[in-house]
Amino acid sequence: MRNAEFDREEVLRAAMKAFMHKGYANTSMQELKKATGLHPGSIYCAFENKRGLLLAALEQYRLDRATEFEQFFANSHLTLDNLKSYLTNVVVECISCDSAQACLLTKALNEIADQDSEIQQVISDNLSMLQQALAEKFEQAKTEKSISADKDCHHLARYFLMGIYGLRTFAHTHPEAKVLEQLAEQLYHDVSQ
Amino acid sequence: MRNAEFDREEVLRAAMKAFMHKGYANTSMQELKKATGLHPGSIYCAFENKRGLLLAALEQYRLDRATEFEQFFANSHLTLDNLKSYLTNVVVECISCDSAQACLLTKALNEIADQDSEIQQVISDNLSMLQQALAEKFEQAKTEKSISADKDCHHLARYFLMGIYGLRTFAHTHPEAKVLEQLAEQLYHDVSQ
DNA sequence: CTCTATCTTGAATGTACATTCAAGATATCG
DNA sequence: CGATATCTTGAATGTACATTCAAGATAGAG
Repeated sequence: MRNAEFDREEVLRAAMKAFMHKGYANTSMQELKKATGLHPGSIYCAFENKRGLLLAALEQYRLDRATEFEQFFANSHLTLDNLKSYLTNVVVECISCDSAQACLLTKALNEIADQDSEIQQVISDNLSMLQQALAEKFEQAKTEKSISADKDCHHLARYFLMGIYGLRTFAHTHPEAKVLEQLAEQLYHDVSQ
Repeated sequence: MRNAEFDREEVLRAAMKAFMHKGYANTSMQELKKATGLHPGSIYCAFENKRGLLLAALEQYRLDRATEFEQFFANSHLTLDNLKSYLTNVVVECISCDSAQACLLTKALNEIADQDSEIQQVISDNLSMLQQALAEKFEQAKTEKSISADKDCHHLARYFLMGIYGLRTFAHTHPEAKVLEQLAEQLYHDVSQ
């Protein structure tokens, strides 16, 4: 007879941001309360507990990233050029040093990986979907003759993703635009032949 | 008039292992007590506090890794071949899925990066040293004519390191030998021309 | 062998945390 | 407009934690 007053997506994006900034264990419920504007009771009512909030945030992250990803290809450019734009965007995010632009998946993967197999699985599935989406784009680039026919698109996708993981980690120690752009340039080169 | 009874290096290696397994925040003093065999009082006496123990463990990690690194080149093989062996060893570590073989630096970097600038600096310095060491090996490979003279060895070192970061993250979601070996193979190829 | 400086021990401390819950508020329905 | 189901609030709870400290143990000096 009464609907929740908060916007679930907004709350989850706020939680995401908090988790990306300080990690899971280091983000207290008090901080989540401040970030989301929800009182503890409401969080527990809506998401069961802190872990449930993380799981919900991970799912929202997946949805948001999938939408963002597709937008890079919603034009008439060559798919390979769009892949390059996607990579450039990763570099821009890295340069910004804004923790809100970090990758929740790799952050959570590093922190919780070996301790919670359900979360591990959710993250792995998430990343597999991105890898699959990338493979499809490489496949399309192949049909557009941008890359040679004898390439293994799944391998290219894996290598590309590996490079993105590496870039993000590298950026933590050297957030210098020039260096990151050069690395991304080589990655793009190695993936497009 | 009395010396400490414990072996500092052993204690630090035990602490390393614990931190690599569960991260910094999630490793309680009780677990550190069990891992190191030291009672809280001794830990506080020797390292000031938990954070001091992490800093000491990071330094020991650097020393151990530097020694290990040089051993890969303490032979008469071509330097480029030794670089390949080093990379192969990273893959073996990834495949083992043993958290004790993970990289304390990237783990800590991901967890504490934006929250403790001193630790951030220590880790960045650590990784810069590895990058510098790699650059020197590429330089040597150049003098051995294994790679072409027009290559930028510092760039190669950065790219190689980026790939290693990426491999380690990738392995968290796909610890399959074949895939990781293929990725390493391509990385080696891209770095050696 | 004695003395003392230093190390070891582990229970005690206070703090910060995730979680609970009962009282209060309010939207919706009849 | 009244009834009620649902949501919101935030203080209270118990737990787990990092850290402290005083008592006990012991190595080495004289």
